[in-house]
Amino acid sequence: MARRTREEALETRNRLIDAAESVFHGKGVAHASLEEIAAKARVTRGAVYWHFKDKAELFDAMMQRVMLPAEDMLERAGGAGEADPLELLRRATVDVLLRTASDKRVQRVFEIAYHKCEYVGDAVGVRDRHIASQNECLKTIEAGFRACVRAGRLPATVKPRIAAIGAMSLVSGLIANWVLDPRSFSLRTQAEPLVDFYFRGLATAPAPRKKKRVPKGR
Amino acid sequence: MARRTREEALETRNRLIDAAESVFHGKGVAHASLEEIAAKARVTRGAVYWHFKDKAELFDAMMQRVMLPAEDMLERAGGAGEADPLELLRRATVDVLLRTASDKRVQRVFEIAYHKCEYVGDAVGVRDRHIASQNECLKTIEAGFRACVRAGRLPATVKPRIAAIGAMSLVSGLIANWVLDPRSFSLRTQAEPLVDFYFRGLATAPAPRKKKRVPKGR
DNA sequence: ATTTACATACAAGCACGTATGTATGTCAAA
DNA sequence: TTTGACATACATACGTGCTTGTATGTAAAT
Repeated sequence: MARRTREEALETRNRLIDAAESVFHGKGVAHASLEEIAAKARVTRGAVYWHFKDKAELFDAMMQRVMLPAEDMLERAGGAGEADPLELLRRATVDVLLRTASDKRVQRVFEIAYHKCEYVGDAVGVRDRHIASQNECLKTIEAGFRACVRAGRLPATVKPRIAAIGAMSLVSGLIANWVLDPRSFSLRTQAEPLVDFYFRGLATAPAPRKKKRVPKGR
Repeated sequence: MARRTREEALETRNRLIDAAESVFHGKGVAHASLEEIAAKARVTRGAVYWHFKDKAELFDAMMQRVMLPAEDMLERAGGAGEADPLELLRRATVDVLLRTASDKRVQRVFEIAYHKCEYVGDAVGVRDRHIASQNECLKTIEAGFRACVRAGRLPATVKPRIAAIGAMSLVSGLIANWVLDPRSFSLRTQAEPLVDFYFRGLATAPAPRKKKRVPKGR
């Protein structure tokens, strides 16, 4: 077939990513053939190899398309520095979950990333990028918690790093479990209470650390 | 080669599972060849197909070998019904994490299950079993929380189902993130504080829901 | 004698990467 | 404005390795 204009090429690229999403979701990344992806995008493998070096790069492009907005969300949450920093963080955390609950594309990509993809071999670059972007994200959250401690909004005994790791793990765990079986609970309505459990626990951490506090009457 | 005695056969079977663990960990489940697994167990593919129907069944056997002890732990935690039910649950939750932190085999298998395996296609049975066993586990935790509410150990506003989902998500999220990069934090020393954040949040949930409780001095 | 616990041999099918073809956009020079 | 050269955006074709499942062989255990 003939050569396409630049914007047509971009559209082809997007169709390829769409198709990849679909096929990855259906067969898993490893068992997805570039042939099937190309066919679903109404092109041949030639187009795939033109736009992407290999399957890993295609996967990367798919991830970036949905992850960039999420990372921006967090960045902005850290940036707007006037309001209550704890409420800011809490809000951003809940928002990530709510976005997942409402956006079908985000759901599919998370399902692929968490349950239909092997971070190994030629995808080791993908894994490293995953770790890196996660560390980035973690740093942001950690900075947020650190600000909370400084502002006296959290007890000084709360270690920002650990608190951030817990928050991220809770969120990723919730997402992973929910996309595995969305009927198991309503992410939309329960996201906030669930996040609140954790954040409330942070706020009520034992202050001096000398005597063990038993929260209420025992 | 000659036929082996029954116990020798069992040993062969175990060696195959060991080898599968190793190769799955190295190449991911999808890209692991039965040939390599067999070779690592010092047998041929014939032995693999004798002991297991296919790769999925081998994977299943590997999972069961490490998961059964964990499920027992939870069951027993629910059974010993005299002590404080909340502390019981908290303890069991922490223990799952500590066991992960200390047992290399558990770590490897979790890493495979979370990051090196695609739950699709022929492994769909595996996925269903995963969901089922997780639901089982969830039911146990939920029952525990329900007992806590009945015992007045948790506010009545805490929905046992949701609380259980959060606990499981936090635990699986922590494990998934930790095995991805064990140097990112010490699971051994931070498991308890992290779990406590969540459990303390449960205990301090707003009781009547009318006025917001701030547990202690602020 | 029969079953067990494997080894060996065989056939077949992807799926991948690369090499090459090709018609059309693009853009500078005339 | 037209033209010609080059780059672009794919399609097609080819070779090849790797893995899988099954069928069959076989020697020892039972």
